[in-house]
Formats: sequence, C-alpha cells, structure tokens
Amino acid sequence: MTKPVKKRNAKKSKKLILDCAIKLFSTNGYNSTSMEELAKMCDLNKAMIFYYYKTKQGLYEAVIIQILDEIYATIIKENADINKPMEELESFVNTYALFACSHSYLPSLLLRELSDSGAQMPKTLFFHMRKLYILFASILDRGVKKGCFEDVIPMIVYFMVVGTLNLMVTTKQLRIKAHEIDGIDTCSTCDMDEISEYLIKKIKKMLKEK
Amino acid sequence: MTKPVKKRNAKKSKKLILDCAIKLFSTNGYNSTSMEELAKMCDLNKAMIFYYYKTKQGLYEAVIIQILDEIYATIIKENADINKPMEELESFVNTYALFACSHSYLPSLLLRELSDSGAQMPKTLFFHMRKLYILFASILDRGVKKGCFEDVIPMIVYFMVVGTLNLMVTTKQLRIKAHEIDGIDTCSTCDMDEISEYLIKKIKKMLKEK
DNA sequence: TATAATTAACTAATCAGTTGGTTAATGAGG
DNA sequence: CCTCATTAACCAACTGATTAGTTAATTATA
Repeated sequence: MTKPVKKRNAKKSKKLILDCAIKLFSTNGYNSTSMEELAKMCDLNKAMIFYYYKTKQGLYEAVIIQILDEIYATIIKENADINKPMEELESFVNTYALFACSHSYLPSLLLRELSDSGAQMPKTLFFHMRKLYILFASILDRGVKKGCFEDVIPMIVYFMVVGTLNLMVTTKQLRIKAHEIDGIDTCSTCDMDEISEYLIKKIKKMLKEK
Repeated sequence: MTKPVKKRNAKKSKKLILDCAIKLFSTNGYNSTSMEELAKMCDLNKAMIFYYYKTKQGLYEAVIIQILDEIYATIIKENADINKPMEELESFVNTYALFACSHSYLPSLLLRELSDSGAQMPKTLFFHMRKLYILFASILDRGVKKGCFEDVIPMIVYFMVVGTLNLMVTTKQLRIKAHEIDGIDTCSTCDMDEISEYLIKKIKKMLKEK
C-alpha cells in the first residue's frame, strides 16, 4: 500500500521523455500523440513534460533536432576519408539507408512533415533538411566537374534516393501484407542492404556517361 | 434581417461535402480536419456531414475511393491503345505526374497515409494502392519478357517513380523557399513536364540493357 | 534549509457525434 | 389547380470525451 520511493534524476527524466516522444511522434504523428499517454509511457507526471519542454511543439522540435543532427553527423563521419564522388555517393546512400532502417522514425517523421507541403514545418527541421540536401548536391556537383557524372538534376536525383529509401522503410509491413494477399512481388523479404545496393547500382548507371 | 431562403439539393450538398473534404483532408490531414470547419466551408450544418457520411472515417474513405478511382481510370484510359512496354511506362509516368500535379491532394494523402506505416490505413486505400502498383509491375514484367528491360526489381523502380513525383509535388513551396534562402538549385522553376521527362529518360537508361 | 523535481487536481478549449426538432420539396386526391 | 400529408433535407443546441497547458502544494536531495 505504501508508495514506492522514487529516485529523482532530472537528466534521466528529461532524456526519457525525449526518447519516448521520438517513438510516439513517429508512430502516431504529432496530433495523435497525447502528452498524457507520453507521461504514462515514461512513468512520470504529465506536468514534467511541460516543466522540461514548455510546450508540445517545443518537445517536437527537440525530437527533430536530435534525429537530424544524428544522421548528418553519421554521414559526415562516414564520408570523412573519401574524396572520390562516386564512392561518396555510394557511402551517402548506404549510410542513409542503414540509418533510416535502424531509426525508422526518421522516414516516418520526414514523410509526415512533407505531406502537408511543409506548411507548418518547424524552422529547425527545414534547416536540417536543407543541410542534408546541400551535402548530397555537393557530391554530385564535384562528380560532374570531375567528369564521372553527366546530365544531373540534383534535386530529382536526391528525391529518387531518399524518397525511395523512406518509402521502402515505412511500407515494410504493408509490402509484406500485400505479398500475402496478392502473391505479387513487393520485395517483402529484401533487407536494407540489398535495397541500397540495387539503388546505388541503378543511380550510378543513370548518371554515368555512356 | 430575413434569412435568405435556401434551395435544397441533396446530391449537390453531398458532393459539396466530398469536394471540400478532399481539400481539407489533404492540406491538413485527418486529425487536423475539423468537421465544424468543413461544415462552415460548405455553408451547411455539421449534422449534414454525419447525415450523409455517418462518421468522419466514413467520409475519409469516400474521399480516398474518389481520388484513387479517378487516377487509375485515367491511366488505364491513356494506356488503352499502346502495347509497347517502353511507351506504356512512359505514359504511366506522364499520366501519374500530370494527375499528381493537378490534383495535389493525392501525393499529400498518400504520403500522410504511408508515413505511419499504414498502421490504420483503410482497406479501400490499401486495395487501390495495390491495384496501381500491380499495373506498373505488369508493364515492367512484359518489358522484361520482350527484352526491352533488364535487371528489374519492380517495387524499387515503382517507388523511384512515384516516390520522386510525390515529393516533387508536395515540396514545391519548400523548394522555392530553400532556393531563396540558400541560393541552391532546388528545381524551383521546373514544371511537371520537365520533371517527368527527366525521370522517364533516367528510368529508361537505368533499365535498358547495355 | 533552500531549491529542484515531482505530483494531483484543475481549467478552458476543442472535437466527434447526437437529439429533437423545423422547413422545403414532392406527389396524390379532390 | 389547389391542398394537405409525407418525407427528405436541414439546423441549433447539446453531450461526453479528450486535450494541452496551469497551479499550488509536496517531497527528495544537496
């Protein structure tokens, strides 16, 4: 009957809220994520969320910064000791694919934000998205100058890469179900390595001079 | 001071609700679309929405059926008198692109639905999405058999096409803004024809035997 | 003891859906 | 052509549930 005594740990609580928020926002979206539900998931009082993050929107932006900082840093790190555009492109696609797969909230969040034409997209998200695209475009640009790529429209190529990867991640369950229902080939057993390998092969073929 | 007498017209009212719902659902999403707001937009009482469509979910599904039926029919019609896989592919991409552009709620809705891994996707939407993919895959399949395409994974190619087109449509405003801010090339002045032309060229190069 | 962390209980707003009725159109009988 | 009953279309005002955010009091810890 006596309440168990609860250890206090501000850092841990704040981090716990952020981690759970990532899960909830990316599976349910902004509007369908309730702060009450989040609090229960953290085993904390709802007021703690507002104590640490002021508003729901504030929490959401913290979530986004956390995710996009992480992927950008990962890609930069992976590409640090490469300076051949062809290999950099390959590394970009592979890193994005692996990250998107192991942090599947990223594609969910991005698709959700983009689906309303970014009408109310937080500035921070927009900023980080541009940063990632600029990185990609600069790889292609150097490739063109070195003569490894031709006839490049970077924006379209970028969407061919990240658009495809995002969809392959978010539709995983649907593709399995579709395969069961219709018996059609939906790549339902492919793992992420195979997908990004195929994508890289095709993008290279697409951009290479003949 | 006297209320203007309101003409009654069931068909027109029902249609009006559906048309306005398409606009609202695709710009604001399911959760952020209020039935009160919709009613005001239609200049009808909120009760009329439930009178005609029973529930919000029911209305949403009606919206989806309407949209996807339309695009499928359009593509089938455009492809009726072609039987060369290469041209059929071209026509598919072009028709999807034009439709997505002129009915920009389609990409918004699709991205939004896919962003939560289809966890609570209505059966009708899932059914229509599969139908469209099966059509695309069958074009590729015939192409392979006739020897015009090689090394095809239809699911990935499909996402490279529709993923890219959907993103190009929904990000239009963001791309313009990004260009203004960073001065980078975001295809902000491209129209849909140029985009789908480039996409077709690249997809063909990707799939063609060398 | 001072303060940072935590909570229960609250407010005010919003939303999907309902109810109980009113009004306009329709059509059959006089 | 009129009248009156029936029904379909419409609406104001409500309900009950849920939500983001607040407050004031309480407890652990340094």
